[in-house]
Amino acid sequence: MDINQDKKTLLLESALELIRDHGFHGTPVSMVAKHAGVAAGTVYTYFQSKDDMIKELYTYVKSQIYLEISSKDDPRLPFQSRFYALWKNMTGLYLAKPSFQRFMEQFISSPFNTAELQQSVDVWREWLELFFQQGIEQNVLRPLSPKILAIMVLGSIISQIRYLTYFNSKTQLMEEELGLIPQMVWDGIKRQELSDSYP
Amino acid sequence: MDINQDKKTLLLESALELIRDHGFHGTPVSMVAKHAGVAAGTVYTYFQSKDDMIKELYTYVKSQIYLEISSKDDPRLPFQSRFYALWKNMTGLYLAKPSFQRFMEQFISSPFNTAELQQSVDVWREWLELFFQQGIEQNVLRPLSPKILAIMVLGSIISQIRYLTYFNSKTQLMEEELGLIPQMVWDGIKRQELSDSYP
Amino acid sequence: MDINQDKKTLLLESALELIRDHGFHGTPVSMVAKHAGVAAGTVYTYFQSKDDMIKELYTYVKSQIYLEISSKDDPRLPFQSRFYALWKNMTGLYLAKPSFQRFMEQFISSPFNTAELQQSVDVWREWLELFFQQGIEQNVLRPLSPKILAIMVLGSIISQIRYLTYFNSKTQLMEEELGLIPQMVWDGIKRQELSDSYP
Amino acid sequence: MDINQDKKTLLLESALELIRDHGFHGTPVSMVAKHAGVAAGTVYTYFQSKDDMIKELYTYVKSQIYLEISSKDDPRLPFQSRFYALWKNMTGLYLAKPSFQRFMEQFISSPFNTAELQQSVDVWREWLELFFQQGIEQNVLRPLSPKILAIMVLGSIISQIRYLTYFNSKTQLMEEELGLIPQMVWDGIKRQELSDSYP
DNA sequence: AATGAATGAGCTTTCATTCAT
DNA sequence: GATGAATGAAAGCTCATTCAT
Repeated sequence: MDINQDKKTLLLESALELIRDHGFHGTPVSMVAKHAGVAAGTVYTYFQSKDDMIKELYTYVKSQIYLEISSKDDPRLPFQSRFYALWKNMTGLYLAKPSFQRFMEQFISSPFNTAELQQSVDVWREWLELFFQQGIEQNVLRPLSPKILAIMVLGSIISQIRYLTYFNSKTQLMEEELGLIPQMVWDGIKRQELSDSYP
Repeated sequence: MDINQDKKTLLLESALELIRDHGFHGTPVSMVAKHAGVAAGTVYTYFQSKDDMIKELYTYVKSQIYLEISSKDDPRLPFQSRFYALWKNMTGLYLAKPSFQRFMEQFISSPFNTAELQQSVDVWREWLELFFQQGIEQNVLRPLSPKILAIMVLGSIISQIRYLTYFNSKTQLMEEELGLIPQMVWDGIKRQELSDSYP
Repeated sequence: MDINQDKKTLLLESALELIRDHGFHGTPVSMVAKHAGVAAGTVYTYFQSKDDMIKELYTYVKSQIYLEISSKDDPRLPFQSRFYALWKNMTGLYLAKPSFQRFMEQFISSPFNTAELQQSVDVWREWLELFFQQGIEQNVLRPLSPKILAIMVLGSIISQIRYLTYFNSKTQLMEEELGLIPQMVWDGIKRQELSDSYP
Repeated sequence: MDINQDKKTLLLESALELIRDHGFHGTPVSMVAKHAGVAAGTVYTYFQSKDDMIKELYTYVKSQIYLEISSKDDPRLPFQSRFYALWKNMTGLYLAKPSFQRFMEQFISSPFNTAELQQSVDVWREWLELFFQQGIEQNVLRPLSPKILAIMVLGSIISQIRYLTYFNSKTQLMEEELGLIPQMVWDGIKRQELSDSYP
């Protein structure tokens, strides 16, 4: 059972690495098997189909993100500190594991990602909404739906990562500017008088 | 020439619709041809290969977005009004043309999207950076790189659209909340004293 | 009629050049048309089909060879001189027009070349057999079937050409040896006591 | 390993038979597979591509010829006997395996046959050149390049086979004449006073 | 006669999946 | 459980040929 879990994880990690470089459709099952050092047929001992493997990959990556981020959060700290820590940990994780980011982006924009899936229960999303819920309850964040706050913040983190990925080489000078992004986002979501709204 | 352009556009639009529903790899060339009412071989009169068609699709969609958005911008208005108009027009365009959004998301997260492509010249990106440049020059926006501002704002718009796409049915109650998102983003990017930074 | 003939010849020559480099199946009709400066459809004004064009090419090349070689033969000379002249003119022609040789070789070894075709009437072959017939009648050649003599001699010429084509660069030293080949062939076919036959 | 070799050989033999009748381009991979009793995809387990299969076919046929002919040569016999045996064995092999001859002719006159390939190492060609080298060293053959002798002799054998293939039906009377061809060739290559050369 | 866009049959090739060993 | 050769549906693409202009 333990060994089996190890082999399954090995396959998932192999798939992740290959998908990072070649995309879903540039990554045949046989390539995943070879990279993991097993025979092609063996993949079907652990997954019902390639599609099934990709769906499990989604679950796997999300749970890895959840474990990594939630374990580093200290609820006893002031919320603003927790927010900056979340930002730092998320960007750190994605930069350390580009395969996570590449996979998630591809998955989300693929036909695998259905409305049902998005609305299904999900520990990571629940944790994240609870996180923002706490910010609201502590009167630190604007009293909006935590779901919306979560999406806005995660979206901004992805944008920053994407930027670093594509322009990294050219833009070391701007690194300090990039450090301002979480502050901008924080300024957007923190409790405050809303600016002159636009009718 | 005119007819040819029409047929090429017809093929592009057909591809866009089908890719929205089935993804790049769920959309064979034959399906695009059938949907456009031509023979499979005809596609190759207008595109060198399927990959070439997808790259042209990217150019096509970007130029459509550019035309739509830039034509609706009035530089004589105060910048904040222009910002809200941009937001409204972008979300309106993406909601009216879901195929545009689905395609762009898939393209960006696919292996088609290379670093070189991201760094190449692009009217739409240039227009967008000039837009934010003007906000900075008018002392309305924070003095950051317009590139970064553009990415943050576009990323947030995409996040909002994604949210609407997946949760729309359940969440009519939140619509007013969604209307607050551009205000949050505006609060994040407008010139102001930065909040207590986090060391 | 004259202009038409010119265009047909132009197409034939274009086809020949392209087939030399790319082979029958590497030479689409559209490529021939483009090379000749006409539209693809125009080819079908002059030929019923691509296969038909290839068959006409065979006739065309053979008649060109026939015209070239027969016009340079002087029946008043001693036969041995005529033989060496034939050899020289054939090798000269093939080296000057590699497209002729490449085409003929390909045609002969292709499914186009049927037994019927080989046995059909053919001015070039008839001229050639008459040539060797005269050698026999003049008691200079062995009294064999002129058909067989023709095939032996032509086959040897082809062999020599092939050798020059593939080993030319390396083998300038051997050129004088190559000059001995027609003498060897002459020694083989000239009237003489046959060597000790092998039972 | 043994089974795999068997199946590969089965595919090669199937391809050979079909190419004999239909030519390279009249023989789809699917036809080869069907003839061998396997699925189309299976061909790609043994060959990287159709082109690759054709190149392997060339190697295969040449090695078969080499094995057949070299095994039947007895170097202890007088050279003239060995020469006539070579002739007889070659014509016998080609007549017994017309697919060998058809394939080799097509291959040689196709774009597959490059100058590099012709100049590459090749056991069969080396054996053949050594064969003629021995004739020279035994003072039986003219002191020419063995390469040239090999080409001349092989070319003549091919010519004879071609003749038999196309005129066989009509020409039983000539069979005795055909038997004279190797004697003519022998007379051409054997050591002797060259005939009156032609300036 | 000439054009060249359109056609679609037919090809090569890939790859998810199966199953005898 | 593991293997990997075999499968065959399905894809991308080519190109001989047609036909409205």
